[in-house]
Amino acid sequence: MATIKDVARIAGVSVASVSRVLNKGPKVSQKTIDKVSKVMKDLNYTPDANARALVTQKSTTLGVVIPDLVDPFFASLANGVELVARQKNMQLLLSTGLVSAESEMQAINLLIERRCKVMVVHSKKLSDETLIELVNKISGLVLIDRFIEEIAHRCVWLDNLEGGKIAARHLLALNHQNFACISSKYRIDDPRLRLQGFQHVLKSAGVDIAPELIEYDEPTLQGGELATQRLLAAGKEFSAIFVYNDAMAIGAISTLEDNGFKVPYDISVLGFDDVLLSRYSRPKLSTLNYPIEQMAMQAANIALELTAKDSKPNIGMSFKHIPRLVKRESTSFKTS
Amino acid sequence: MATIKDVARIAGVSVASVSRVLNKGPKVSQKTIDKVSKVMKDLNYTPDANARALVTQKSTTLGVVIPDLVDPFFASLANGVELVARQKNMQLLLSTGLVSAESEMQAINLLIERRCKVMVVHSKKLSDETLIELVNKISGLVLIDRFIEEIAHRCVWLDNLEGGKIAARHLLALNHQNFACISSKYRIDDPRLRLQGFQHVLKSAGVDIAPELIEYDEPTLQGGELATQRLLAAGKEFSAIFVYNDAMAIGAISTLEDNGFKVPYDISVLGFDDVLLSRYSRPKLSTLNYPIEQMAMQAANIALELTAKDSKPNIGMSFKHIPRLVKRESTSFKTS
DNA sequence: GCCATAGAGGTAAATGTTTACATTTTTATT
DNA sequence: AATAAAAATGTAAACATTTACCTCTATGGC
Repeated sequence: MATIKDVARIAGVSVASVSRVLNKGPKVSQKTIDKVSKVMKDLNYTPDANARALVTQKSTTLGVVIPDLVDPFFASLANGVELVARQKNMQLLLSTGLVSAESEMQAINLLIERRCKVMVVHSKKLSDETLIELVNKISGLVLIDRFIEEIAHRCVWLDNLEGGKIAARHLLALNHQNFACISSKYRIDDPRLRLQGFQHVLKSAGVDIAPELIEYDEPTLQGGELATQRLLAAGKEFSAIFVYNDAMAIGAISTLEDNGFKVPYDISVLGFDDVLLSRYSRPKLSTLNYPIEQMAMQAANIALELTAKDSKPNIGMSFKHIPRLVKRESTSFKTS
Repeated sequence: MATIKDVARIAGVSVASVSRVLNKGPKVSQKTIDKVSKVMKDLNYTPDANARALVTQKSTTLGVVIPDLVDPFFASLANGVELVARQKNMQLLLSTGLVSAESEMQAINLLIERRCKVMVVHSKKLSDETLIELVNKISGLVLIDRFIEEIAHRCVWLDNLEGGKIAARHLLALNHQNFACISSKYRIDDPRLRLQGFQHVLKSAGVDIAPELIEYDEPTLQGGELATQRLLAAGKEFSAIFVYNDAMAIGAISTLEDNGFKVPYDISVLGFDDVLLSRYSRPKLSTLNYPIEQMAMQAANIALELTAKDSKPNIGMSFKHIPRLVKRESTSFKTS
């Protein structure tokens, strides 16, 4: 592979000159530019990004840490970061495979080894303390989908509690009185807060949910189906279900229809996330929009700003997002 | 950031020794290992991957070139590559944003600048000649979803023609006689070959499709809806539709049901790709499985092998995949 | 006790760039 | 024509590593 020295030698100039034309630096004559450009093309010269990164101590890499790419939610996240990466002429370096605190840490370390300065991290397993330490050590690290009070200005997150409240208000406004809930069996903040917000508003309205009408399962299509079967087996009446996410909601609808219930005429179903799926389901799913792509773009931009030299510390700022109700076909006014 | 020199100085050894413990090289005493390891931990030392790559002339990066990440199909592709990357302790470098031949070329160039030796490239816009040239220049480049005779041993592809044939045989076996087709309006090989294979088998069976029962549109949900509306407007009878992809197929089902047709009782609909969506739709979509994740893994492994020093040239090999029929609920026997 | 040998560790060159600084060339001013 | 200023170019150090080669020390066989 041709190096800058080869180009310099053949063009009959110094490496400095070549470097200058490469970087469109100042003080190069048009004659040199032409001469060097030609040789570069002839030799098929491509500058070595590693050497560049080494000497300039800058990185053109934007790191993303997510569990995987198959989940469309995380794919959208990555896509949001990639969008700003492209805009800034940087590249995406992806670290995935997060199953434990150790693997999350390892994913971040990989980025550090690459001297990646800007990173958007989705971590559910690392502890608050570890994350705080990390954020203080790495100036361009921004957390997404997580809120830690002490480093609030470095967190881009969704208000799940408020999401639950919005869901409850929507269903109450549709005249529903008897509710069921399907939540995720995993003990992380998201399902807990969504349910908490939901129940809080219900309680204020004088309604509450029978414990046997709250079911937990895997946050997948199957999980939704199974949870709904148990809900129906409980034998208690309900006219609306608030479901943890869209995949489970679609599973729920499937089971309900198989059992002779029409959605939304007999039972309303409300999802969460607004993934692509929800627009393709029949009936089209009413859900709460989780603007993950925009959030990812914001996170990437914040991370980028933090690493800019004249960055003002944005302490005190908050990057909370509120989910937006998307009324489609799976929820309707209770008439009977 | 602490460097290897800092570690050496503080541990009271030479940089060579530090490097040796870092790389678990030979000729280091346990005493030195312990001493150096402690200092590394104390200083929070992380080796610089750029410097390493520079001096060793090796890369631990696996490059992927795809149009975007939002499309679940490409996300699966990326995920397949990422799976083997993790297995080999390498990282994913993603280049996206392919809208033109130039941007595809640029994406590949970015990987070359990083001295990425192993790459899986999905290109639809670059010409055969350019790709052949590229493949010959970069020993670790493998093409996915594209077949070019001259470099067949570097192509991992799906037999779209055969896919169309399988679709036709399936629908014929279900006793259908009157067919409609919905294809993509984009003039690339995939839709053309699928349709060609489909028509070929039909013709052999003595059936053919009226020209007004072949519609073209955007390969999306909306495209499928619009195409189906035009199909119905044509006024000709048909009992089965072969659709270019799953998104369009789901759009087609949606329009059919809105017009009072029951799928599959009145009309069977067969999709292509077997994306996540197809399992979530109602009725569940019958489709042809495109094993993109496995194909991506194979492509990555081939690319990896090509760059191994003792690699035998695999000229003469072929990496063709045949789509597999996945019979779900949207196709059924024609009774009436 | 001598010498060959192996094991441990050090020295310094090399990797491909950028860039501060020094030097040379060109241009403008008088 | 001389000189100052500006522009163009070159020189060499620096970036963080790896590794071939060299030196030193300890060990053991005789």
